[in-house]
Amino acid sequence: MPELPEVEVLARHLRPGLVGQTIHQVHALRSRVLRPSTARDLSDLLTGARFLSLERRGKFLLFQLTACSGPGKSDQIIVLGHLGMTGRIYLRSPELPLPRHTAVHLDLGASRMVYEDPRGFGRFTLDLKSLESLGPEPLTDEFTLVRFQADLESSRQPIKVKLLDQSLVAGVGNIYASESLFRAGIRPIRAARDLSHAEAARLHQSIRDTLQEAIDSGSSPELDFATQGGRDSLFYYGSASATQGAGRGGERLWVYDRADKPCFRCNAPIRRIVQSARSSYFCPKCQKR
DNA sequence: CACCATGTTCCTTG
DNA sequence: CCAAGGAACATGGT
Repeated sequence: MPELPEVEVLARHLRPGLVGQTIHQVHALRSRVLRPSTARDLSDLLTGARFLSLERRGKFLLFQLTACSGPGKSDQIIVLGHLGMTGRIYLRSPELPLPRHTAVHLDLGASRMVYEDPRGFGRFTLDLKSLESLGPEPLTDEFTLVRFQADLESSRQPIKVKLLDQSLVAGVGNIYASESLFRAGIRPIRAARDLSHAEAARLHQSIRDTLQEAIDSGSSPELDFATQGGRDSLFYYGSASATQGAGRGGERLWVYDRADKPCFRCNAPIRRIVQSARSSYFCPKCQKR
């Protein structure tokens, strides 16, 4: 599920059902996702704790809790969540069976928070170190053009690869990197430092627009994060409820995963290339250079 | 069987 | 110390 827009929509979705809830019991079934915390750490700190808030930072979720550690005393706890490639989090009835790859689940009394993750690349941990190296939040004014340009100027990497660097800007992943470059009309193979100031400015804006639109289109329909079985058709392989864009017939993405299919803007076949062992997609006509 | 997959971290190499 | 590249992690879909 996981790039910034999906995590943002998930946070909004979970917040009402989570804030104010007390954790009765912690079940950490897959210790890998806890690293470097342990099941004991989690259980000791979280049992009896109450959710205060849920925030997002880049692709991370920050679960803020208070533990009542004695009379008049209360400790602030932050659990850092990350969905990796295949993680999902949702609230559901404790009556329902747990999915095969449940990594962690929390007993909240009337409901249960489930974190499932088949590949186990995600995180549910007390260790906040990962946040330290995160760059600016793209949808706030923390994400300045000046810093963005300076960071691009000091990099020889292809711009598509650089966009995946979470210290440049937090939350852009493989899908929205390609989408942002399409919107800005820039080829993924260009060296970051070779972009003109005008191109960097266009890209800076297109990142913001691309992410914001994805959030908006993910927020409008009634979401069902707990759907079992099939994949999350929610964002990436947009359902019928997606934005009806100009000739896009309900699809949300302009280029990602559309190799050899006609560009929605100019009809030229979309190309797929591999950069740093990951797929990039672009339109050779709309992204001349 | 082969290849591909929304991500991060760790280890090398220069 | 830094930038960059690649492997590793683990499972499922096509």
